[in-house]
Amino acid sequence: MSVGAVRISARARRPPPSRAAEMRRAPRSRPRPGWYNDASMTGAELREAFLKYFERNGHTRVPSSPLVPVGDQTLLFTNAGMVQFKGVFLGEEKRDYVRATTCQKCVRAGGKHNDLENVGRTARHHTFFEMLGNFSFGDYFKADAIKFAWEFLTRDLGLDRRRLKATVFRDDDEAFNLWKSVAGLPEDRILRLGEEDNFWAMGDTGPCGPCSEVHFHQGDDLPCAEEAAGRTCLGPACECDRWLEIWNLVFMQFNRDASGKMTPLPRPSIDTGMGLERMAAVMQKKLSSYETDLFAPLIRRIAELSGQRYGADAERDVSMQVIVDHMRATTFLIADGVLPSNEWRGYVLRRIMRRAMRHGRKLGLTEPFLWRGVDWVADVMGGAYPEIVRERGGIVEAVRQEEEQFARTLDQGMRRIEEYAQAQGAGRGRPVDGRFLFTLYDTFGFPRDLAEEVLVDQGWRVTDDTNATWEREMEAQRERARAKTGFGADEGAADTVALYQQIGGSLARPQQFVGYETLTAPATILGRTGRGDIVDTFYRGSKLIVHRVKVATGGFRENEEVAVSIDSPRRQGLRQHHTGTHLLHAALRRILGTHVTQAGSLVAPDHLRFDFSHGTQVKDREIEQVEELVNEHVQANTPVTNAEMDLDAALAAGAMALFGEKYGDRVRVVKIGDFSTELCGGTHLDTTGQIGFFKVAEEGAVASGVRRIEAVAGTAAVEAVARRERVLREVADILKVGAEEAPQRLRKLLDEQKTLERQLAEMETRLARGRADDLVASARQVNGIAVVAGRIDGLDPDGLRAVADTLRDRLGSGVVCVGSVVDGKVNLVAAVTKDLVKRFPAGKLIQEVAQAAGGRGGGRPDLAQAGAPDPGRLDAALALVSEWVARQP
RNA sequence: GGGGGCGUAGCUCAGUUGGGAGAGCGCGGCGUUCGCAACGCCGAGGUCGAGGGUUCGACUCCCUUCGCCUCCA
Repeated sequence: MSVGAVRISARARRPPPSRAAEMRRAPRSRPRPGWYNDASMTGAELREAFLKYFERNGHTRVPSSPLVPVGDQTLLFTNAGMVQFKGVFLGEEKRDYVRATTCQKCVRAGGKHNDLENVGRTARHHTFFEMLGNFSFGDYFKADAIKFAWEFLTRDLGLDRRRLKATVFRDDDEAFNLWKSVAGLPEDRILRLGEEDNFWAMGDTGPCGPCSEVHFHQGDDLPCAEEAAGRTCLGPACECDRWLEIWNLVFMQFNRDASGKMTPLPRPSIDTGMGLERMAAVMQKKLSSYETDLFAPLIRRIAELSGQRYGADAERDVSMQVIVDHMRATTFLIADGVLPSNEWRGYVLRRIMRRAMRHGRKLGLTEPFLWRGVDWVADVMGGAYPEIVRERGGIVEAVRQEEEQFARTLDQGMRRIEEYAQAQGAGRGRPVDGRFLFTLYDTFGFPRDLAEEVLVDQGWRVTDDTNATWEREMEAQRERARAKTGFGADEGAADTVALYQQIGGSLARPQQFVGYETLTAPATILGRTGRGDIVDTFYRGSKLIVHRVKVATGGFRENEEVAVSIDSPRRQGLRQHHTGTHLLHAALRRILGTHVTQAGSLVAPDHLRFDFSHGTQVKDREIEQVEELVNEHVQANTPVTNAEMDLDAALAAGAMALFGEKYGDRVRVVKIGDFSTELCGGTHLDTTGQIGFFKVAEEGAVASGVRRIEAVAGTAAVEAVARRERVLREVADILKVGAEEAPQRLRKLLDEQKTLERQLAEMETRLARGRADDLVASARQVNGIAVVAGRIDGLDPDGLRAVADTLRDRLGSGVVCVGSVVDGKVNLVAAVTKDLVKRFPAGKLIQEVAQAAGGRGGGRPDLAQAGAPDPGRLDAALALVSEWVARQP
């Protein structure tokens, strides 16, 4: 089940527009009188008006959840207001309110509906946007949802009701009639649409239901593709800009099972969404959200920076729009802990950033510029989202790094293009090889459009063949990735979760959590998971707490009371490493910076593993500082306290919300003095002193931008250090010095070894010269060719080569072959002077000689070497040299 | 998670049928010059990322591993 298919906007699910439609520029605004009665409203005012309205109507204002839904691996980013309530809608999670209203930060990019290429080209597609929503969890239903929507639009915002139309699902007479009675809309202003547009589902199975949209009339003077094609405009159902969808009300009414059968939900719910940017445009009489106060200040500054004028050129306008949209997404994503990388969320962010940089170049911005946008965005949005102001410095740094990296990538790519053009010869009108373009993109990350631009400038052509090859390669790449991912999901884990849900679902009433300290569990339900050998595991994916037990004696049945005891040594280890994890997390943020956020965590009885976002390798010195800081807090023996409180209060107190949305309204806050405050449901020590000792064991990379630290606490830490001590002592023993002097001693030994090796090589050369003298004297003339064949035992191949070299020089013209026996093996080297290499190639000679000694060899015509296993046959083999020379023509 | 690529001197990088580890810049010395820029000559500087395997012989081929770049999901 995936929330990735969540649809608030019907438009978003339609196939992407054609190439021609993409190129269509956003319509420019001119004064549009008579849209509504009241004066304009800023984005911030609109946001507040919406939340206030629903608060007045009994809704609880819930803060936006982070853009990264940590509890949900199936979803790339939070892409709708309902994401943080998914568990509530599914009945897995309870909150102490039944009506909620939010302004949710959302990102839509990558994933199923990939409209990234559209962003910036249309008036209202954004990668980052804010979604206003009101929610009912089994409380009010269609009638009130419609009443609220209508009242807010026409009374609070003062929209002219004659400009509004509603759409409902084909069969939804109930909604149709409500729009008539509650809103007083005449029948001809209520459209019935099909499943494609007005039916919503979370996935193939699960909650689903019809929805209803409100559309706003922007004016029939706007262009319409249908009308241009001689047909009539479809109104709200049309793709054109005349009617703008401003609100989508989802009526969660049914539960669909695997067979497709829909049964009514006992307590139907409401989920609505209104795009803030879109609505702000309406309120400010603009046709494009880029002209609202949410974007205009950004546009103005990018125009200023690039020396361009917004509105002067359609393509440049697109570039500016792309840049400011992506600046917002970049700023918010990094603030929520996403860093540009080569996988998952980080990769989507990287693509967004690089697309912005690419468009920057089109505006003539060749120096890094994107980082400046962080401050611009903070100026506009910082009031509503303090995190982007708080993290400002770190965000700027991350953006700069990525910009510099991309500059390097572009430089390298440019060199490759130069080489390609050089190798292919200047290409007047020649087609570009699609494979080259693809390799450039796939392996070296060079954008295709930029590559084409450069090549076309040099006279190349991009043909259908180029495109076809590109598509073929790209499809093959996709296929490879898909094929392997099929089984990638952790099916075992999914089964376990399903089992737990089944158990949880059969609970008649919520069980009381009595704390970690009790020895008899109040369990009335026990499930068998196949392996019952793991004790005491806390399942944190929902409110459900699971005790896994090992059956010591007898057996058990449902509804039976059992005595359960805690495995205390294991429990103690878990506590030490869990509290240690909190200290480590806090220390890392203190030493490395607040950009450090948890990306994964494992607490085991004997060690802990902590993954976190951080751009570069953690230096040894930094590790030491982190260890020191953690151990300082261990020695301080600070009490570890926990308290249940409201989420708001916890966040206000500065608690780190890692999976806040899973904890609902009441959360458990674990506090270690003033040092660490985290939302956490796990088991902890009473005081930090019980950790005893904390030691980092390992630091490494998980992915670019994500580091991993493995550490140990308590007894495990002492053992780890002892093991390391043993190694050090052994090294010191071998070196026959104290441990302190070991490194110095070792360095000295290695230095000495180096000089000795050098001296040895020198000696060998000198020795070789001496032997060479003797051997020169033994030279024989074979058919007028000077031939030297000799033996110098104890020389390695390098020494032999030196001898052969010297001999060749001495002879001036001739053939040399020398051999030696060392370590019971034979080495042979043959050398031939340049004037004779044609007739007497050294490679040929050495092959024959080596063969005679039972070995093999080869080399170049002027120098060759060989080895052989049989020293007894060396002399006979050397005798072959003269013979071989005599045999050559 | 999968595919492609990279790792060689302080820096930027060459290095194919497997057979003497190189260039440019930088650094040191000497020379030309009143001096500087420039030029000439000489020189130092390398666990070829690490570990294992194949081979007479591995920077080169194979496997493992670490780090980085990149595309796809």
